[in-house]
Amino acid sequence: MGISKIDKMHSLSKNQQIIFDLIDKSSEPLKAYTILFNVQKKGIKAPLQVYRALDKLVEIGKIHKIESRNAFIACHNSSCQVAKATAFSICEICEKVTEISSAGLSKYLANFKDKDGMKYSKYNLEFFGLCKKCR
Amino acid sequence: MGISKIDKMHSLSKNQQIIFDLIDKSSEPLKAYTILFNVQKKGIKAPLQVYRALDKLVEIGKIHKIESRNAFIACHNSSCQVAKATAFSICEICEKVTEISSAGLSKYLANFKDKDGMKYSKYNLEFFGLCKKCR
DNA sequence: CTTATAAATGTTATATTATTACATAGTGTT
DNA sequence: AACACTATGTAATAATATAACATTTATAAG
Repeated sequence: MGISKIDKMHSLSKNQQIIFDLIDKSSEPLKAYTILFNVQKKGIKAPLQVYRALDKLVEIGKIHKIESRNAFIACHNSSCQVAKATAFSICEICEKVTEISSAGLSKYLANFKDKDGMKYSKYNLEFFGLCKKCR
Repeated sequence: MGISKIDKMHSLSKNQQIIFDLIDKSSEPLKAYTILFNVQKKGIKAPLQVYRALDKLVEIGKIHKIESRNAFIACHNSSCQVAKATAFSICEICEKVTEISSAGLSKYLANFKDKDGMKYSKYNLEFFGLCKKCR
């Protein structure tokens, strides 16, 4: 059988895998230097090693950056493997972040045209409010 | 006559006014330290003075932060005086940023409910693509 | 298999963005 | 005047991110 092309494209290097695993098993968004602390025992010693892996993981859609928090979460939405259409809800008290997957929302935004009739290739949407627990 | 309550609420202090004026007359989003350089001749010497003014200006909706760029632009949308519903288009080549004011979009997002039926009090949306000139 | 190329890594230094802590001054209200 | 609130000034430092350069590993083509 072997590795199909599509799997290969998304196969991760050593550092990428270490950092992805950490983010993926985290219940909250992780910041770059938090990640750095947690992977130092695995031999990743410098910020740049972390940022490079993060950049790549974002590029291939395995993780997303929460821009308002400078933090990263794993993608849990099979439809955004290419990081070009992202939406999140953020609790302003406990800082819980959830990726929103709404077919209606993504369709609406992907097709949105501005006044000049211009469409966009990418978007990021962050909603803020209070999560269930904090209400 | 005098100053009405609503005007007063939005009246700016000295530093806030200096910094708002700079951002307002800029054709592009300004970063905090760019602002700092440009207001040093007016006596604002420290980063914190800039950040405090920026915080306040964002809070009262006179400016918005472009989260993906860590930069600030003046609000040109009379409907978002309280910074709680913002949408921008960002050119990935020339970095031109435009505030989007679309009644349809803001209505859609303000009324958006997630899977749990939860509504949000605030959102920020950033679209990416190529502007007219760069296409 | 070897050569060429691209992708990833390692390392040091530094740039950029933002906040903490503490002291002082102004503004509006009662 | 006394009070509360907002804004300012200043120094130090924390947190986030990139530049520059050397080396190694993976991939694909000949």
